[in-house]
Order: sequence, then structure tokens, then C-alpha cells
Amino acid sequence: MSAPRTARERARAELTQAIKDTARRQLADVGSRALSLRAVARELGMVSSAVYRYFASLDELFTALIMDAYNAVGEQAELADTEAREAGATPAERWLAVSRAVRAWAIAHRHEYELLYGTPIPGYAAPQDTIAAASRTPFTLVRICNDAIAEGATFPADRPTVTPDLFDENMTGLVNDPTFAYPGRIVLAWSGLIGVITFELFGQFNGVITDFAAYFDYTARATAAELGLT
Amino acid sequence: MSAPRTARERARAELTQAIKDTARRQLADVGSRALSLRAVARELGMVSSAVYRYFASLDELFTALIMDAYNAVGEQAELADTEAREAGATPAERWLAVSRAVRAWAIAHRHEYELLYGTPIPGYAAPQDTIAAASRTPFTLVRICNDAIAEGATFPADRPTVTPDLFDENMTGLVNDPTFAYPGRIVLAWSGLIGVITFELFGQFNGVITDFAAYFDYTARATAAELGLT
DNA sequence: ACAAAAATGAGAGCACTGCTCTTGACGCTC
DNA sequence: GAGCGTCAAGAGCAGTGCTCTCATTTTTGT
Repeated sequence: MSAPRTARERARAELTQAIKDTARRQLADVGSRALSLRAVARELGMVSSAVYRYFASLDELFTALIMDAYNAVGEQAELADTEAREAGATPAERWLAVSRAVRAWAIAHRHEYELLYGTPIPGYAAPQDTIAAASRTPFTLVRICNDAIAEGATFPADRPTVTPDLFDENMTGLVNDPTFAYPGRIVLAWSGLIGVITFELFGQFNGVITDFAAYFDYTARATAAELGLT
Repeated sequence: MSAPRTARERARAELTQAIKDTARRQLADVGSRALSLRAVARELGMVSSAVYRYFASLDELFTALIMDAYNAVGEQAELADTEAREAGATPAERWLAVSRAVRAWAIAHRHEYELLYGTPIPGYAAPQDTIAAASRTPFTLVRICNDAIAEGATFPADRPTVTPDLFDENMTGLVNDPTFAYPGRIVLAWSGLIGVITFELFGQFNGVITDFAAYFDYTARATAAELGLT
């Protein structure tokens, strides 16, 4: 990611980006299963073996696309939350705004969404950078809850909670809630949010729901209510 | 599905099953992306073109595997619920039992689960039969709620609800609840259940949760509580 | 019982894929 | 300007899904 110093480095950086861009374009057309390194090379007017100078394998190209996609959806989520917060929205309204932003991105970038939350690519091993990029969206949800707690929100009583020992160490201090009622429920809310979007995109709601957008809003509101957000 | 009358029909039925079985075996080994019709034919000692007499395309073979998988997990769900009910379990306990059964099946048949709830196979068009098979598991959850309603359970007050017009017509009469509070929430619970299992299987919980089984039980209990099941 | 019809398996072949290796040309550094 | 590292290109390998043709076998109709 360092700045290109020589002409060759600049050309390399540009071509690397061009490969990713055309790959992303073809991904939108044919889906991840049919994405072909040779077709990408063809569209760029180069021979297939030349692409291997930039990505050692198709899996590596996929990994790069996944990284970019995690950052893209994370950026949308952060943006939606920041805008809502600056407009004076309540935590519940911010939750809805972020949920909508994630869904909108998923619909607009269906096949990139599949890369993130669909069947994992077998040869793809998530490096440390990927984890950070993947955390941007859920951390946005955590931020909303932390702000709500700071404003005096409390977790609804009489609901199942979870002990902190089920969670990884680096998760325990994330939410400002010593009872750990929030963190356990936030993770469930997060997986539920992706679950609803996935069901809609992957056709599990066909023949069940007719108005996807309206139903999604309901799910987001219901989830926020279950977190005690108002 | 009619009974084989001639020897050729019997041989055809057996070979069709043998192809599916070895395909399922190879699927467990290499995953759906690497499943090869030629490799299946090789293992069966036949030439690849012969397999096309039984499945017109790889997509058609996938469709058959998907049908079988939907029925397999649905059967496990129904079995778990029936056993729990006959043992005198409460609706909440039955919900937990069914949830656990689905998760257990998913872990034991990872790649078949991917076929059902992961990225859809592009060339696969769900016929009417597939919808019926896919409905077995969620209908089991509906049955639990109906039994609970029959026993006098009521939907928790002060929670967001949804109007019936968002749902397909053939869904409206499914749950014995004129207010339609249950159906909207059941669908969310269903997608949430699959969302949690998918997150665990697809690695989204790596670095977040350590004790998957314990956390899953919590999510199932929390979901049951949100439906007002006791 | 015998011929026509249908179904089946084998093989060759096409177009495509990911990936490797070698070759020759170019740009950068000293 | 010489030497080195990087680069695109091409050939080639093993594998894929799928189609076509050609015998062989089984079922069916008369």
C-alpha cells in the first residue's frame, strides 16, 4: 500500500487495480462460480499467464475482492450511522438506518455479498487484515449500543443472557456492559441481520413474503426493540 | 417414483441412487465447488457420458442432492420435535430440541448444508417439489407455535408486529393467530436460526465466540423467549 | 416368435478452465 | 552502458461440462 516510487511500481499498482475492477465487473455478470481468470485477462487484452504476476492464484484474486467488499459494505454502514447520528437520530433509528444500508449494499452488489456471507471459497484463508475489514459493519452496531448505554439505556429484563466465558477474550471489553447482556444479544442480532438479507437474496423468502423491503424494516425494528433500543 | 416394473427400470433406479450416493460422498470430501461429474463417473467405473443418461446436467444432479438434503434435515427436525413432544416437553424445550437437531445435521453434513443455505447454484431452478421439501423444517417450528397457542400462549406485548399483507397468500392461514404477530416473528426466528448456524459454519464467529454449542443454545432460548414460548 | 423401437454404455471430440514453464523484450539501478 | 529484475507472451498439461455417434442390449408391439 506504499506510494508508488517508480513508473513500474505505478504501472503495477494500476494494473492490479484494473484486474480487480474487471474481475468485479465480471463477477456481477456471471457470479463467483463462473468467474474466470482467463476471461478477465481477455477483457484486459492480456494473456492469462500475465495475470499470475499480479495474483498468484484465482483464490488470491478472490481474497482481494473479499477484502474490498468487506470494506465497501463496512464503509456504507459507518456512513449511514454517522449521518443518522449527526441528524439527531435515536439509537433505534440509527439501527434501522445501518440495517437498511447493509441490505441496500447487498442488493446492489449481490455477488460480492455472496462472497462475504455465502458459501466460503475453499482455498481462501482469512488473514488478519480481512478480520479487521469484516468487523467494520458489526462494530458499527456495537457503537450504536454503546451510545445507547451511555444515554442510559438498559437491557430488557427477563430475557436469557449469556456468560462472558463463551466469548473470545478480545470481545469482552468491546461493549460497555459488565453484565454482558448486550454483547451476547448483539452478536445474535448481527447474525440475524445477515440471515434475513441472505434469505431474501438467496430466494428462501420466495412464496413466503411479498413486500421484502417492508418486512425487512420490521425485522430491523424488532431486533432493535429486543436490544432495548429506543 | 413409481415402482420399477421391468429389470431395466430397477437397474435405472439403483444406478440413479448410486450416482447420488457417490456424488454425496464426494461432496463431503471436496465441496460443491469441486464436485465433478467425471469424478463421480470414474468412481462408479462408468464413462462420463453415461451419467448424462441419468442427470441431464451437473445442475440437475445438484438439484437432486438439494431435494434429498432438504428432506434429510426436515426429517431430523420433525423427528426431534415429535420425540420431545411425546416426552412431554414444553414448547420452549421443543424449540430448543429442533434447533439443536438442525445445527447437528448442519455440522454433520456441512457441504449439503451449504447447498441449501449457502450461495445458490446459478443454474438451479427450484421446482414445486423442492419448495415442499424445503418447508418441512420451518413448518416444524410453526407446529410448535401452534401447539403453544392452543395451550394458551400469547405473543409478548409491546413488540413490533407486521401486517399480513406483506406475506404471500398461502402463508396467512398457517398459524392460528389472527393478529399475525406470530407468523411475522416466526419467519424472523427461522432466518435467525439459519443465520446463526451459517455464521458458525462459515467462520464468521471465529475470533468472536469460543464455545459454539453453548452460545447456540443461548440463541435458541432467546429466540423462543421472544416468541413467548415457555 | 420375431421385428421394430427404445434405452443404454462406450468412445471421440469440442471448447473451456487453472496453472506451469520457457522465451524474449523491456525498464530500472548501479 | 552493463547487468539484473520484471514483464508479457506463448505453448502445454491435466482437468472440466457437455455433445455427438455408434454398437449393444432390453423392452415392446404385432
